[in-house]
Amino acid sequence: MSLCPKVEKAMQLLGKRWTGLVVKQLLDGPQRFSEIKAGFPISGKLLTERLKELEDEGIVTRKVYAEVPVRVEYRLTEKGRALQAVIGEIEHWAHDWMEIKEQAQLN
Amino acid sequence: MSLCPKVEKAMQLLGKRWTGLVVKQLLDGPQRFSEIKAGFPISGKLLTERLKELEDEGIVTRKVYAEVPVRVEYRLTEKGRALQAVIGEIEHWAHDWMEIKEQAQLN
DNA sequence: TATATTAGGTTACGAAACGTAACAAAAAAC
DNA sequence: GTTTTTTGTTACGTTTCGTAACCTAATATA
Repeated sequence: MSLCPKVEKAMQLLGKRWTGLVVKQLLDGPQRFSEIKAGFPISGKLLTERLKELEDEGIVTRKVYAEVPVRVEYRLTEKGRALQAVIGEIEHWAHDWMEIKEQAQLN
Repeated sequence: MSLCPKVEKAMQLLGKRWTGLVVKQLLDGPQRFSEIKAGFPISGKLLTERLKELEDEGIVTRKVYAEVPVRVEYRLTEKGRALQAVIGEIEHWAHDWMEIKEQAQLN
């Protein structure tokens, strides 16, 4: 049985650096560029690129407020919010199975 | 609220090219190197690398059969099988929301 | 007029990840 | 000794990524 192209495309999208975290961050509600950026150590260049990809996929919408200085808000579409189930399962699995090495292990 | 390190690590792992597909493939049962490789267009070099990372994380085990020629079988651990829920949700979301552009669009 | 301020990018450039293709190991068959 | 087969490994060129400098636009300040 060969791999479903929809699934392959989804894997290809989520299998990109930072994409999952950007979506997870936006699940907490609409946020501006600088707020997303503050959530984890992504570079501005890559965040721009990832948001553009997510916008092209119909997962995120971009809204510009012509204030001074400009404010740009990103929010999930219905398609984007549907990813909550995926992110939720990743969090669930991580809490059950992931181990983190402490920065100062004794003995 | 800051990002849970376990979740961040999980995202970092699954947010690598091919990792999700390798796990998905192994959910169908133990498979040898060449079988996994045939499932999608990953290079041998990267498949070696990804399998080593998954082994280091305790998600996959590697078993060598000293036959001629050698046979190497990879299988998911309990931690790896627990990713079934994540992969399942990705497949679910993909079927509900992903659009695939046809190779020859009429109009 | 000129300069400063600020968010959200964009660009140039070096570093890391990736893809391709040639090669290596090992053991048995010929 | 040569061939065959699977599972890698290495060399090398391409793409992606990270860092830091720069740009834009509107307003405030000097």
